Amino acid sequence: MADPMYRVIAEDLRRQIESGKLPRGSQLDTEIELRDRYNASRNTVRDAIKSLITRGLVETRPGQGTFVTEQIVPFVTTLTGDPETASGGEGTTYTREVKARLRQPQDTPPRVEIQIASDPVVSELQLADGETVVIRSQARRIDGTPWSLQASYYPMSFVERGATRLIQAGNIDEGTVEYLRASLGLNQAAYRDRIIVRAPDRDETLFFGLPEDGRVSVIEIRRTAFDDQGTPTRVTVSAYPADRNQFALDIGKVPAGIMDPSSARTSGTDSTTVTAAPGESAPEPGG
Amino acid sequence: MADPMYRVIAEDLRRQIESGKLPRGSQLDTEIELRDRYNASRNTVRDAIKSLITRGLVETRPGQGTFVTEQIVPFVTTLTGDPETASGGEGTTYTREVKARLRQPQDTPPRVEIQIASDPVVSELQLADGETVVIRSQARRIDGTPWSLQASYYPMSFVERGATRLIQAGNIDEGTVEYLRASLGLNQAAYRDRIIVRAPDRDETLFFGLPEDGRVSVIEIRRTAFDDQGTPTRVTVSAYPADRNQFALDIGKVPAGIMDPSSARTSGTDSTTVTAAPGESAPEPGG
DNA sequence: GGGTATTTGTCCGTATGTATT
DNA sequence: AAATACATACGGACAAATACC
Repeated sequence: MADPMYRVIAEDLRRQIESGKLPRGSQLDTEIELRDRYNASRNTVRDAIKSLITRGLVETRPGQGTFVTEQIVPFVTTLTGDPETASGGEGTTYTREVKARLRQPQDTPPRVEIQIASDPVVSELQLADGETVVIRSQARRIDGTPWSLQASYYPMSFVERGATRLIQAGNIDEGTVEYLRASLGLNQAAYRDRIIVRAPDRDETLFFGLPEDGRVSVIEIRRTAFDDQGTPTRVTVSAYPADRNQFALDIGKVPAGIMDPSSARTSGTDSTTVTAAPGESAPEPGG
Repeated sequence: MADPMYRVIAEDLRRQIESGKLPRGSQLDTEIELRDRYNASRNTVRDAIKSLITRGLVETRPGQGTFVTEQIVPFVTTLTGDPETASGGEGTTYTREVKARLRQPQDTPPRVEIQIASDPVVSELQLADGETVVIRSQARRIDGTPWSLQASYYPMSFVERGATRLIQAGNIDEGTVEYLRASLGLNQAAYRDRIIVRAPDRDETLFFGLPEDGRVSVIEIRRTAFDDQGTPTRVTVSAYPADRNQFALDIGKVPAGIMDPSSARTSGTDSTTVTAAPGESAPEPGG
């Protein structure tokens, strides 16, 4: 009897879901019915449901009911090829890969903003105080599902030195990495990724359709790219909802055939591997 | 007026915390006092506090009160050096690095279990049905703070072929990667990491001291190591609480001097960089 | 060690708002 | 417009953990 009631209820429902008694996509009893069934109060039932939401097992839809989440096939983003690929900067691979999995990538054309470099995000660009940055942001979906929000920061000096297309809204078809090489002779020689898990902000909650109370985390990947002089050229911040994304990392010669059977817990990744950089790639004009 | 009351309260408290009006480590007013201050009910105040917990801003201690979380200095684990390091398999670097930051690593000596390979985790080891695996698990702390839980899976055949120390509980001082090379001639030539964010299970909640309702996620890193034949030799699963861990990834020649000023959001990482593999390394006999 | 006050955790019942059908 | 179902909010009660005397 040590366990509180809401957890007992949550465990019972979890077992029913995992045993298949409550199939994916099916509707749970209403909170009122569950209250009667478990002889608990509606609030207690709701606490149980909240914990199931946290675990990604159910979702609630106001006015409709509570539903077992559809089998989520997480998108797996591979953060590495090898350094070659990174410096080769072939950002478009991601779009190709997504399509190869019979999934339809859709990206909003980048929005462009110009800001004074005060944001601590861009301190990594090593700009002097008061310098300006170009911010190119876009939202990505796969098969209509919101997948990531991304913003890339470039020094405004790039534009002044000739990379004028950076401040044009819309896609740069060959990819910004390639464009910066062609226009400024900048080679992306290396990058550093930082992986952080945090609660979503309001924009993210809205775009990804996450629960309001921040229960589902987002994974933030912050990529700082360097040219062959070791000078930082770009910071890209991407946010991915944790309930439908995974990441992979290959070091050394990893055998290719491994079709990741993947995690028990996350329920059988079908593995939409995306060999892409979160660096701003060159998405084809989104669907 | 669109915002619900609990979020208004949460926002107000958040501002007070981030402005420094409520310093790190300080105690908030009790729920009763907050209820009076905001003219709300205690439950509504509690909802606000829950959302602050999710964002890592406060923690509650039963019988004591609600406290602004101490500045968390996230541990930053670097998932790569280059392939060389990986195959060199110098797992002990992690302990050295932690110490270099004036932090005290403490690891429990590995516990050893032997199981039938049914767990889907080990399907990646490509074992036949019914084969057995050796599981070596340990818990890690830094400066007394629970840092990670780790379990490594090896085929039992390694033991039969001569790597008998695998089934001895306790540390393998030179590291298991080195030990397997010395005893079996196995070179760790590559590995693949899988990064997954999920809610903690009961054990993790307990060990890491996370809130009971799974509000704070754990980051699971699942490393499959391969020898130079491309055969999987090990699967290591590590769980890190997301509120005090970050990960880094260096691809190409990343300039060394960059002392990651890091994220605005996560509040000034002092960056305890750990160049270690989550692969079972050779921790010195824990404190 | 024991007892008491304080504070958070769990649970209840109810009322009203809002989204969906 | 009406019914249904989840979301928010209230107020009260008792349990459990902690601190202090």
